[in-house]
Amino acid sequence: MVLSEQEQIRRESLTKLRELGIEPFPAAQVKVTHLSSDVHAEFKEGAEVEMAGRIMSKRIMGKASFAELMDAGGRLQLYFNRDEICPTEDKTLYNEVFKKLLDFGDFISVKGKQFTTQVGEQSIAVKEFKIISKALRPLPVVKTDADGKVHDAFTDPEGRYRMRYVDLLVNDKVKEIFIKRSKVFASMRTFFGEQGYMEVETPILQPIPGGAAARPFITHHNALDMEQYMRIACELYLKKLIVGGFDGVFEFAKTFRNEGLDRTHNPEFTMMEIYVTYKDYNWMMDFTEAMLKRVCKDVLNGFEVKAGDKTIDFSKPFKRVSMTAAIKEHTGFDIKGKSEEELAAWCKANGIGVDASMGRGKLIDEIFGEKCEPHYIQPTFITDYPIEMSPLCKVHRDDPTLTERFELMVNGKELANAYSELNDPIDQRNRFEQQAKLADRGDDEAMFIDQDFLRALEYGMPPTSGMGIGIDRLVMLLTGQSSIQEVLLFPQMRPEKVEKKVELNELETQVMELLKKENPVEMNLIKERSGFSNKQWDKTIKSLRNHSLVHVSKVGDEVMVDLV
RNA sequence: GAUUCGGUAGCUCAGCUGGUAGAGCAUAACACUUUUAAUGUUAGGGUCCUGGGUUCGAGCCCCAGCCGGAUCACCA
Repeated sequence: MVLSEQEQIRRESLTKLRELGIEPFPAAQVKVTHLSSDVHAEFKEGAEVEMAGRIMSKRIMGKASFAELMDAGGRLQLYFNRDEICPTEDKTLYNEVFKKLLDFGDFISVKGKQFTTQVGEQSIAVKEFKIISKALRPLPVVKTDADGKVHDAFTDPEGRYRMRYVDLLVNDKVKEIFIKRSKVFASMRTFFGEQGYMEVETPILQPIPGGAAARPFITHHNALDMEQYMRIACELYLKKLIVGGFDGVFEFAKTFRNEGLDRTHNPEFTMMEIYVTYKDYNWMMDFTEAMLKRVCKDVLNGFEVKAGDKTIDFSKPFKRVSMTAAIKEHTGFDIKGKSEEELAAWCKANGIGVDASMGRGKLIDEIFGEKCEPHYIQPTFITDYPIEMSPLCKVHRDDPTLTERFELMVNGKELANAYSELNDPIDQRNRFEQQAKLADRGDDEAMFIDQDFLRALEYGMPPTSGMGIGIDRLVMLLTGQSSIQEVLLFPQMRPEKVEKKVELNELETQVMELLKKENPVEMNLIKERSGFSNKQWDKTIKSLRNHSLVHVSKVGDEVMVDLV
């Protein structure tokens, strides 16, 4: 492994510390009485504190120094005075350990007193300090000036996503996103808990990937010698629990779909699904609205969210528009009673691409997606979807071509999806069979028939409404992020290149063979013997030097090559 | 998958028509007892993403590839 200059120096510091009898990775637990946030919140001049954290900067001014300590509560300034740290004649702890061997990124524990500096900054006057863990790699140095402007920020997206630990350390705002994400979960859990609904876990490895239309990841179970699928939804399992007698169940479900990656898609993402008995989709609209208002209050302590140049307001009642009305409003076209042919003709006339495989439902969905969806910036429930699009949803009570389904649109995108759940087992079987026909026609996303789910329905499922919400998208919205990678701690990335092998390539091997015969040798001579082009020679000899296999030196006018 | 932009020091980024690789911060050394993007002086640090090619000569031009970003397409 080739170490950079700074890494080598840090390893040397490690050795020097041990030579001084200081273990840089001590085992004992560390007493912490205050976080930096505690000190800032309830500052008390002269009060004793014991703290621990990472050194994020040092400003040395001879016999006194300032350093910045970062802990879970934020950052706090430390003041080190040589004669306070080293009351005796031996000043090693300050002069060597603090000034030289303590690096940016190291963890220390400190004992000291709160005080205010001349410039008025709340600080800790350190009496004792101890190195409790050493950082062998230098962190990116990010500085914030007096105006709060950040300099030399660690911004490279690839580096930030691959090394989120570094990103979190040096980019303070990144941490806030994930704190909010965590609060979203907490808020929803509390809200559901208050209604008496129960959190459950259902299988991630499934014999049949049901509940949605998506391409699954396939894996293999050795002991059972069978294919297993990573779940694409948890819908069917949750409904089986409703059959089993629970009144309300929900799951925060890591879900997997074997599809492309982009700004809004990651192969693994998080959905929350909830099912409540004796309710319909009208109730679920009220519930979803209340839930989101609660989440906004808990997470943002407010109801407004910025998305680009738009402001989304969650405080007002969410509008409810049927899909038919939405299309009529934005296109003037009334889809009610129109045949597949009429719809297709309208699409062609209005610049929407159609193909022969599209049925009535798909055509309507296209029209909505193209012409209407982007208009719904403020939270809006779009209701009553065509039946072909919703094989798990109950038929609309007033119109057999529609279903009792809604999607919640925010910022022109779908945020949540809900049904009055289909609980008629015979209807459900027919719908699955329709899907199977689609699959036969080559639709690789049509749903599988889950016989066990049908059996469960045959035992009887009460009227139930269910809702699913994409947590990642919700967090994006609440934190103003336009990329899903910014709200996932470890977004999917292609693997990094493995470190270059030390093996020699063909050209390098040839040169090594020549050198073994005659050593040392004049460079031009061996270059001639090799028969390499200038460039080949240059690359080869440089590479060998980098591997410390040969040594090149100038003796008088001759350049000599020497095996090391 | 397509288009496009990018990959140079630990970090952020420059780089001339193709002619010895640069800055700031970081690092090292010295000075400095209330600084805060601390300061002053000095020094070291490079696989210019990889592999080919053109050329007397490539960080720069050409070809192929790898990784990433953005946009588009696909995707309940």
